[in-house]
Amino acid sequence: MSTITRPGGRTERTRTAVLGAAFTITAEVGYGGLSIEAIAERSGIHKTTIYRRWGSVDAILFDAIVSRAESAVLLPSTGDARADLNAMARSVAENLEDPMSRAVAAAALSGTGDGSLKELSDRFWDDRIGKAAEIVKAGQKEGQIDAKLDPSVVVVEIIGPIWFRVMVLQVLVDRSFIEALVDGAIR
Amino acid sequence: MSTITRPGGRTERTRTAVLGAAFTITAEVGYGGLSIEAIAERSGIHKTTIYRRWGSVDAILFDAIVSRAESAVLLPSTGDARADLNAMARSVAENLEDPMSRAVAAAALSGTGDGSLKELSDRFWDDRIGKAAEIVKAGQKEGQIDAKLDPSVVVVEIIGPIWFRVMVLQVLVDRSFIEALVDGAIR
DNA sequence: ATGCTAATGCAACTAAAGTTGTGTTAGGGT
DNA sequence: ACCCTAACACAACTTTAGTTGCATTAGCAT
Repeated sequence: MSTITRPGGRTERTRTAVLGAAFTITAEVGYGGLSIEAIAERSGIHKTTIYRRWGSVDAILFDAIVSRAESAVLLPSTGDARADLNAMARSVAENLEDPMSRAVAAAALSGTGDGSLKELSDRFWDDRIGKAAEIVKAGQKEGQIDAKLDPSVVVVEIIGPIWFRVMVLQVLVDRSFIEALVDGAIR
Repeated sequence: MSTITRPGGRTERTRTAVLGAAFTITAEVGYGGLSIEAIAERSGIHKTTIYRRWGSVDAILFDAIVSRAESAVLLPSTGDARADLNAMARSVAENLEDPMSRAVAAAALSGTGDGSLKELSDRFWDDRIGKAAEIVKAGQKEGQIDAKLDPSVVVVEIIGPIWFRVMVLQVLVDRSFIEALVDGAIR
């Protein structure tokens, strides 16, 4: 995956087909229903090819996520920390509705820690929490948020409950819940 | 499972052996590494028996959890809401370190919702959040907590970040983090 | 255009998961 | 003590997942 010697048309087409099929199937039956054979059938790509290029379902998920990494959540910074955090929280909730995000999360939780997936997960959250913490720091600089609070703890106080509600309790989050979270986190 | 016509010695012994093996294997390799064949080998119970009585790994997990349901978290009520919530939060964190809890959570997240597991998960959380909310309500009655706050939201504001840190970020929670959560949740 | 070979397709194989039919063991009632 | 049968063990089977050797296709360089 790291050294693509021939990134021409066909190689890219099979990649697109496989990742697309993985996405579709995940949306339909979830991580538990994902299998390489199913992806092969859906994508029209022979299973041998998939086994040789990726080797496992988790590796496909890894690739799929990395390929969509550029479309990450954009963190606003209007100067109003409370509004920015609310917008950030909403984008987190929306992103969690993405079946692929769910699948990757489930994969990370299911495995013994395949290693690469754990690493991906770590980097993803480091990045996202770090960026969100910048909003908190800006708010502290402006005096909108208590300077004694740990920025990353504030972020987890917002993201954690959203994650918990959507993924564990499996109920949708409404606007008022998010606002309550933000208010509680910044006191 | 519902109508046990002969709950005598042998039946109970195989049940204990199977659930015990399931627990041990889960602790070692996690949910992803669980298979009925492995459980059969470890427990010494023939795989045919397991397939006939349970039918799937998820059903075994279901049974294992139900059989330990009585050893649930005990919710303290000393009258000091803050202290009680802190104790509750710590027990949640400790419980999450239980590999079986992780496995059930992963199973619930992995599947399309096998139905029975989703139901188990729902009942489990309804019960736990409901009991924890009682602590909050008591605190509100005593004037220790703002009466305008939604008790179940307060509970999720405490449990959610703990869950998120342990399960997603996969880092341990320390005492100060828990205290910060409780303080934030009850303002 | 032509040749080289990475990438894919195909079929046959091994391994593991899951199922079914039949005989055996041991609760629990009489 | 005896019998009945639920629960279990065993073996053979079917199905699905994963692997390997070889033929074919199609990027890409010359």
